[in-house]
Amino acid sequence: MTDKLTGAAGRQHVADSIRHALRSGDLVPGQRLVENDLAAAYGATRGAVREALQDLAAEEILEIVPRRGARVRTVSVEEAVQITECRSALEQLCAGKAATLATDDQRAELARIGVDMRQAVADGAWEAYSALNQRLHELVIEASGQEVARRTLGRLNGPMVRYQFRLALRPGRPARSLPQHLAIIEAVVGRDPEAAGRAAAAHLDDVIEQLRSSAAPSPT
Amino acid sequence: MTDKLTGAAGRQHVADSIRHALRSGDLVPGQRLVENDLAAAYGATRGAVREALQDLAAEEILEIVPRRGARVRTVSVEEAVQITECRSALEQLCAGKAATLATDDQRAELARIGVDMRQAVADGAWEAYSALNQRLHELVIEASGQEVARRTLGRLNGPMVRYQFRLALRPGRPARSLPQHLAIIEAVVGRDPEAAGRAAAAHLDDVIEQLRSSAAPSPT
DNA sequence: ATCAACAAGATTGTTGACAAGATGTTTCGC
DNA sequence: GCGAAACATCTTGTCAACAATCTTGTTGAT
Repeated sequence: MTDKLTGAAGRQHVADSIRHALRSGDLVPGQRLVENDLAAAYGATRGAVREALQDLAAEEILEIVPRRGARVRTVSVEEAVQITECRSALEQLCAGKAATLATDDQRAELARIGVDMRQAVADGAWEAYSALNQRLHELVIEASGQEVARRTLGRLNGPMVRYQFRLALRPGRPARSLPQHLAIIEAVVGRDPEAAGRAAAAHLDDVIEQLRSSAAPSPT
Repeated sequence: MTDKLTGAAGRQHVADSIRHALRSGDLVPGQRLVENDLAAAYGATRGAVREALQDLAAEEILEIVPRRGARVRTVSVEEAVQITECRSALEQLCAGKAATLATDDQRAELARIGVDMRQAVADGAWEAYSALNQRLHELVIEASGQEVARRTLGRLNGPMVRYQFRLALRPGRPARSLPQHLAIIEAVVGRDPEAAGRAAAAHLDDVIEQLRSSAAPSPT
């Protein structure tokens, strides 16, 4: 076995491991995280675990209450809606800028993603569609050159993993979001900032609607 | 002398003290922060100082490089522009929601702020105008009920203190921003979400223009 | 059976000392 | 005098033990 991870390395490792555990459902909201257990599980020192927990709390993924440890934060539907409203505002900005600033390579990749998305929906390849979806959003943000927005959106997405999961596997969801995604691509590739912003906003407004109609946040 | 501050209390105190020192110019960008000095200066333990530095680094106010300590981060004009673009997107959202959701009390306070602002500009009372400006933005965000946007905007403002300072005392700036502020107030009080969003965006677009025309970020 | 008080164990918070690395200074060869 | 190596000093990072607090389980009285 390798030595115990310490400092920056351990900190990063533990934080990533917890994020991953969250995504894969190994950790559920409300669950308590004990420093010693995490240290043993991930082969890090308690100090490293402590710093990692602070980082995750700053991202609002965890909630740490003094003397009582860290818990996985639960995100209400209302908060998920607010997060998505903010994402909408920022992605609208990015889409508009991307329409003006994207390089030819980026426009080409966007077009390719559009083609692949159509195919994925036709084939019922849900995981592939989800990956393309994520890449699309990333690419639009990257093409906008808005580094601050990129970081901010990254922060906002942290606590949302749970909902992304729930929404993605709603029946008929891909068929519904496909035209919205294609509209974003078309506007950005076609150098129409106004339309790009509108398309991005329309897409996320639809996500908000879906969130609102999803009754309870968690059946567990 | 009281005892050394430790844990959450010291952490908060040190972070606030550093923020204040930044605003008042006691700390300049690029300046190195030594943990022991801070601990002595603010009467806290080194542990508390350490945690405070982590917090400020998470807010992107400081930059901490391993084994070499923490420095005050310098914000380029380009980054300041990007931050303001993000603020624009989010405040647009908040202004629109505030126009619909503000309580009568909040609308009354907004109207009062408008009156006071006119007066302050007429009197040349710059500090008063600056305080009203800040209160106006706070109030719009509060009235929108968008807690996530509120936190996010707070984060974005962190690294901007320096530029707010530089912009506020440009000659003729208040006279220029006054009508923009009044337009926001009028739209929110008059329950016109569209106009409120447009007014907020227009105001911040003007701030961006001012930022761009402000040549070098720092004469030091 | 219910509840309060208490004790035992578990968990987080804090401290002080030391290790590791960076920075600045002196000294030495040329 | 100039540059480079050796040295001294300062600063941050790490750790292990201890202290403070919370949680859980038990007991005993009503």
